[in-house]
Amino acid sequence: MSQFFNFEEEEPKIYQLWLKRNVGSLKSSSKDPFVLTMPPPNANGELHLGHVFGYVTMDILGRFYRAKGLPTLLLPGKDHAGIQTQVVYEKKLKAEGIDPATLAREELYKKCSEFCLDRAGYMRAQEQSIGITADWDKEFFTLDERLNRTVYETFIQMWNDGLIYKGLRIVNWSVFSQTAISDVEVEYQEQKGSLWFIRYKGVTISRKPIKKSEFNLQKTSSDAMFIEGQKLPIGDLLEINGANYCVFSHEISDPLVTRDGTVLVPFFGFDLITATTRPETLLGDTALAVHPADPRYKELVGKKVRVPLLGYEIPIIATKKVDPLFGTGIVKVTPAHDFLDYEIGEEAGLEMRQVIDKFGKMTELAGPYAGLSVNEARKKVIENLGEDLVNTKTITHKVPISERGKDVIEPQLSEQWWLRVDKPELNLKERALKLLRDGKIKIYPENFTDQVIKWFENLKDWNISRQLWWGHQIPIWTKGAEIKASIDSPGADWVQETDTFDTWFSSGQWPYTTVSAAGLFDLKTTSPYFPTHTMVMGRDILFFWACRMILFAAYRFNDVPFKNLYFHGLIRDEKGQKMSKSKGNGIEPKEMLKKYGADALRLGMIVGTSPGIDLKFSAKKIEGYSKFTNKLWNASKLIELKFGLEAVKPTEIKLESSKWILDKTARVFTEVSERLSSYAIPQAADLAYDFVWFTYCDWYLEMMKVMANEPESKYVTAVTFKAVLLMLHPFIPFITEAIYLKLPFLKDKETLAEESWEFNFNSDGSTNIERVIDIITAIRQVKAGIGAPYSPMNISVDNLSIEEKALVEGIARVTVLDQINDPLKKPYKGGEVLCEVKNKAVYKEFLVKELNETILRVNSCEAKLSSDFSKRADPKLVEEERTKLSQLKASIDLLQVEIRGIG
RNA sequence: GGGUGCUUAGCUCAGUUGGCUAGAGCAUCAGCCUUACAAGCUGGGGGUCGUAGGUUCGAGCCCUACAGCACCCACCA
Repeated sequence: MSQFFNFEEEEPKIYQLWLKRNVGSLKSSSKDPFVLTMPPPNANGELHLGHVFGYVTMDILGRFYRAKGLPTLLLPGKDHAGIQTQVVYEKKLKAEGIDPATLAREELYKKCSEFCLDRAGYMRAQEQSIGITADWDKEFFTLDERLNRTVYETFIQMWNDGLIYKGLRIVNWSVFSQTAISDVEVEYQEQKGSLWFIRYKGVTISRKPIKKSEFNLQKTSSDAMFIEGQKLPIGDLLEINGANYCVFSHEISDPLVTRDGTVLVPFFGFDLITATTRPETLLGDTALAVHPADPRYKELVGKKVRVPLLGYEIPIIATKKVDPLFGTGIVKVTPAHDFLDYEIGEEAGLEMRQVIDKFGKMTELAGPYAGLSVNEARKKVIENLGEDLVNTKTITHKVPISERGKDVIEPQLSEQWWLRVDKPELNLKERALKLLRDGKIKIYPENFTDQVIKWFENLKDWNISRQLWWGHQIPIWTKGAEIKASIDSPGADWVQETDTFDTWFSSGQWPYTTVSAAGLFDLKTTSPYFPTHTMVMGRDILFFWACRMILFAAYRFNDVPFKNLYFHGLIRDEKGQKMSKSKGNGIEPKEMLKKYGADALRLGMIVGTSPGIDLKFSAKKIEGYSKFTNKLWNASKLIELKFGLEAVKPTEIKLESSKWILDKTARVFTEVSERLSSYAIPQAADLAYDFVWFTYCDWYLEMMKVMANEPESKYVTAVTFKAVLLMLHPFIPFITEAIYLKLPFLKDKETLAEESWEFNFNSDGSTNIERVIDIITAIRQVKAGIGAPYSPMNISVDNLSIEEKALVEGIARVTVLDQINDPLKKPYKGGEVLCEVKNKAVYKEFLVKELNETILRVNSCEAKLSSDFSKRADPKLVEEERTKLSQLKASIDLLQVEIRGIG
């Protein structure tokens, strides 16, 4: 047999066997099923490590529950990923020399479908290569005909419930993608930019400042200043050290100002000056706004000013939405191109002056600037402002960027379809919140629950329409002024809305569209398959997806879509940075597979992670775990070598080593089960790893070598090793399966994947093996200390049974005699080992060191016992501490005698 | 501005309800190819558990404050 497991050759064969055995297929049973709808990856690329991270977690759960006898369904799928796929696909077409604009919508759609289908197949193969036991017969695509009906049905139901409306509202507009995108798809990028201070002429503030140069000003965190202890009338203008200030009231500066005293805010002059980072939007201004209590501008509310360059008049209005401490405390209001301004505009009934069109060009309303791009207009406006541009400040600010296209977002008025989330009679927000607050979903890690709740509390109406062709065309039909929601065309003259759904409108329904399309849930009566058992996803799509799924299930069933929600972290490189193609720090799963195999990859992704916490990942880590799979492979070789034949179950377990390993294995097996049940997946893997290597291989298999001729030992090795394979199988399915298949005496089923999760052994747990281990370790220390780890040595220890004697002799490579001459005494916990050492002097310094350490421990032990510890702690602990102390003292006596003896 | 997470060995991280000498992998030092495994084995070195307080017989763990890092949400006119 080969020294190494040939994963490259064997893994695909094993996966084919699982497929043949229908391991991943849902089996019927009376037990409650384990259903997990897998997050569909975007069918426009290939699997990356983030996917692997999630899928491995899901497959571990799936294999575990399947082995426990639950009908298990890991339901796979692929996402059409609306805007992202459209961007990718159009880029691909352009690269092939085809202009997407020349193709008809149907044609594009068809070609794009084929493209996705092709990618989906490729990605499916990748999922299989990492061992995912999904039920492939139930794989769906988010644009799948079998799901679409349910998606449309939901929309139509919402329409009938009055939750859908069309409205001209401000949206995040992506010029590059020519579509609106949702809030969550907007990213902010830090950029250097300018803050321009612009004067609006028309009215002038008539008050005169009082000169006060003797004040000593203290700056606060905001733009406010303090004069401590001074009482000055609010609204007074002061000139201090050459700059103008206005005395501010406390009420409106709260909570920005934290100290008592007179607060001053800078006063920027006697004309109205406002600051902006987007000066071109002044062409669309329809008001200036100030805070109603701002003493600087209170008297001006209701008056009018002229917009620079265009010269039309706009009113000065008051709204609490203005922060008086930012900039000059005056906001230019452009309702058509800014979210806050839109709100102010709606509140005050202002005109919406659209000066930027959907191509990012200035409209006719921009007068002489019409036709220019936003950037050109900005430049020209600045040039033309002349002395009305009173100041320019360089600042770093955050610019909204499209998450998919990476282009700058221009807020824009646009006709869109909206889902109302707070209709009083059917309040989706409240429904979802109630389910969450009632704890209907257990979220891992727990503290994410608050984040989800907060998101729902702040939820606003959702723009569900996109101006794309790749997606579900909204099932709204119009004929003149008539409008209807219907899946199929209501008749010849009806025209369908061209917008498509936001991709999350369909993927948000994933759990029930798929489970119902798989024939497990009729969407009306209750089903054990819905709500699903568990959902696993990366924390980055919490708001995108998890919340949307909760919203939809709340709407359709007033229930949750899943009972458990597990978030895994994101994969980062060794330095903690996001992996990306542009940075070149990404790790390709397929490279790792080729180099280390699926098992090492799986284990490396799981151990040392925590729910919701990002994972710094490196190829080195996988390499480390590939050593473990190799270790296991070699353990199987040893067992195979020592056995060959089937072991017979003995009537009674007699050997101490057998009882010991049976007991240990049973405990660990139970603990691994408990950890998996409570989603402590990394901890389960860690425990299994630790046990297998450091207990099973390092100790038990060494004992087994000594006991190999005992029939009982063969049996015990067989059952415990099978338990080892079982508990490792969810994490490293391939190699455990390969071992199972080659060791006939383990087999009860065709494959390990079909075995049941079971291992029991009842015992009182008492054995002397721990003592044997201590003795062997003590001997090894002596041997290492004298620099002769492999030379034979005579030793003597009290009270060794025949078995124990054999174990000590076999493993420590010594001869145990009843009596030896002039021994070196080495203490171990609870006793001493007599070793026949000719040249003890070499060993002396080791003994001295040990003595010193032991003295320190005795001191701390005594200190502990003489404190209140002995009175207040658990008596059992105190007793243990006393035992420890007496053992340590015995060791000290021994060591001192020995050291003196050596001289 | 609001929130969350992290800070433990040179590096990457475990450490489940407070309780044996705080662990692992990688790296490092010494020795060993001992017939399952050198991708290994044996033995060792290396840590004031971010800082400062507090609760407790006892704190890496609980509480308070602070610092640094990372991320999320909102705002940035």
